[in-house]
Amino acid sequence: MQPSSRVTIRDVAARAGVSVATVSKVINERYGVSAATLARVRAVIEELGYEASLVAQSLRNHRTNVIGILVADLEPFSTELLKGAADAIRGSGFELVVYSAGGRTGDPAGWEKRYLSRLSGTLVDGAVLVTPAVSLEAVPGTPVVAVDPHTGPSHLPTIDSDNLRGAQLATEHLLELGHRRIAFLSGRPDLQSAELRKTGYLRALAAAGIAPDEALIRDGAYDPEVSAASAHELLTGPDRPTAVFAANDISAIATVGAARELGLTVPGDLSVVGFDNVPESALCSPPLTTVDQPIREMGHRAIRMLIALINGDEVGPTHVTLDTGLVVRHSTRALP
Amino acid sequence: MQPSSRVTIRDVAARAGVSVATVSKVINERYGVSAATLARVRAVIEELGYEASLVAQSLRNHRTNVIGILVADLEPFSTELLKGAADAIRGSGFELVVYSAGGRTGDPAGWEKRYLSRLSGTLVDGAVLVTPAVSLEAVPGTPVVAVDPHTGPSHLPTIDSDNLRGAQLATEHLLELGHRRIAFLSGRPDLQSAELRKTGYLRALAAAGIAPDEALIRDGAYDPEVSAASAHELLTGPDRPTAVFAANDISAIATVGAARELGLTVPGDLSVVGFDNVPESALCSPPLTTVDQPIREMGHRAIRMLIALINGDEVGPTHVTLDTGLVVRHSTRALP
DNA sequence: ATCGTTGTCGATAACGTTTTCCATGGTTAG
DNA sequence: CTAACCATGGAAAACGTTATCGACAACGAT
Repeated sequence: MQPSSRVTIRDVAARAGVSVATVSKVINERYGVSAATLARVRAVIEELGYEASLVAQSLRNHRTNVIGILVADLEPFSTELLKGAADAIRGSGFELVVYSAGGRTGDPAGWEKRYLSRLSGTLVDGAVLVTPAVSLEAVPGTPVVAVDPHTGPSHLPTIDSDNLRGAQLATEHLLELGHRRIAFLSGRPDLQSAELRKTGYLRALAAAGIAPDEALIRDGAYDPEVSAASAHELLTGPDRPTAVFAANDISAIATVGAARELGLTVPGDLSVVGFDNVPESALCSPPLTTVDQPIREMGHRAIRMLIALINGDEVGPTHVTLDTGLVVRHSTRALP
Repeated sequence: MQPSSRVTIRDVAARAGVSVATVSKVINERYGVSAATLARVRAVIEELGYEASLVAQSLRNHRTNVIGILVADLEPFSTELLKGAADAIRGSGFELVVYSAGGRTGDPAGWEKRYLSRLSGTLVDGAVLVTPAVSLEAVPGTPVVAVDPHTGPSHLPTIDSDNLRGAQLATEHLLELGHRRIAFLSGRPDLQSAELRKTGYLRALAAAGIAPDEALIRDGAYDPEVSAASAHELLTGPDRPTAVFAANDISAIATVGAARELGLTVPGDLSVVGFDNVPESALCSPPLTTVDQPIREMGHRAIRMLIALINGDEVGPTHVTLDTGLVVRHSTRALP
């Protein structure tokens, strides 16, 4: 605690017999210090184990070298994204503070804005917003990049993936396997990406000349319980579907569970395809056929773009959409 | 950027016709300001949307209200722990910066110390160390709590769980099912918790009057590849085991994979039990019988203890060991 | 009237940096 | 021999807070 408080730049200066200005110069490798003093100051820094106060530097430089990542909750998607972000941040000279709202949906979606205004310019230099709800304007002076924002590419720099094509791929896969009664478990209606997945589903159906059946489109809400309930209805209703395309892997896994409870086997009695390709989808039973979204890469890109923005570097396109692709595993099978 | 820089305490003071000192008092609810001025200053703060600079406060108060969590890598265990930590941090007035070393094992285990000394007292007020390697002494003035440290409860405040008993439970379960040739896939030899799991295994065996067979004890290293290789050897060797107890879930899942590749079914031909009860263990196929370790709770406790330490509050016992318990799912079966 | 008291408020010195600008001495060119 | 220059170093002002302490008015009590 109080043994020696903390060694400051002044201590170094005194010990080396120079001014603090000079010490600062050697730390920041500024011009105007002779080789001799440079070496001497360096030695003293080493000797005293001096570390510059990041706080004082931040105050002076108006820059904290901390970036924030805001997620609503630490579910598999944001967890994967976080891994990519953590990876990208390493060695960048920035630190990463993660803020998880804890899945409180009761909050009127304004928490992102509040968090941002409280911390921007004072604790973080910029932030990555994961599936941000409101179309919040950028806090002036604080760069922000959005990952898969609710309302689609707003004016904010955005990273997302090709949800439309992914959903088409998934549906086409099912069609090629001979399925005709293909149900859809939707995502959250407020998320644009979720709507695109639905659109992709409908388009693929239309392209195959199949009229959509409203009875086969149910709510999944990206939530295991809601999805399980919907799947249950779907599978106990009249003329049940032979396949389900769920708007994300969590819903798909819940669907498999519901089917199993009803004594149906996957893929024997029901084919299921998910979306996201979170690690869980490969582990679950049966391993899920799903649409791969390069989540880690998205986290990586988001951080890189944000850093470029912060540094005022040239950033390329301000809205990048990554490719999606189909991953066929063992939850789908051709209709006999 | 430069539209209006940032509204500072001085702006508020000027607008309200008071001194900065007074504004500071109302912000911090200090004594010595009349009801009238209090209201007026509050109104101005609201009007200007003033937010105090956390950086300046930190510099002045020698306190950043940020705590760090250091993990070697974001694998399932630390991810779960992070969820618990994020949960505990919410509403505490602290922010959480996570630092992931990225699994570089090439680093001579000193990264924790370096990170800590660089950031302590300057960016973080304290840190949670997850499975820290070296028995690093606390950086003076920076509280630290360790979760499942390598060398066991050092002088650092520590949170862990009852690894010994958990391993005994798991082994006894296998014994009760009639298994006699029970293999063990060890964890990392440098981790005390891993050694305890081995000890638990050996003790349970001894209690049942079974002499341990060195040929049945292999390296798992908490790594999927190493584990798969060891499992392969184990299962193709002479007189193969009828059950495997793996030191963690990742190894167990890898073992199941290896068995499947050899045409063996789990639990039909081989029973497998894991350790940790990470979410993946419930999803995988078949759902894993495993030892539950309350990982989220551990994260929660670690944060709470750290905050108490930082605040100088009374902290209870400085080393808490949480209970472990057996979770029987579908990867184990009685020997015919 | 005088003297504490109490209740408000403000000047000011920190906190630990970085940067700008000036002073100094030595060196070179004219 | 002087003028101009360069290389090096330091003084001091910021950055936005908070805490200490003194000033000053109003007020009740002597």
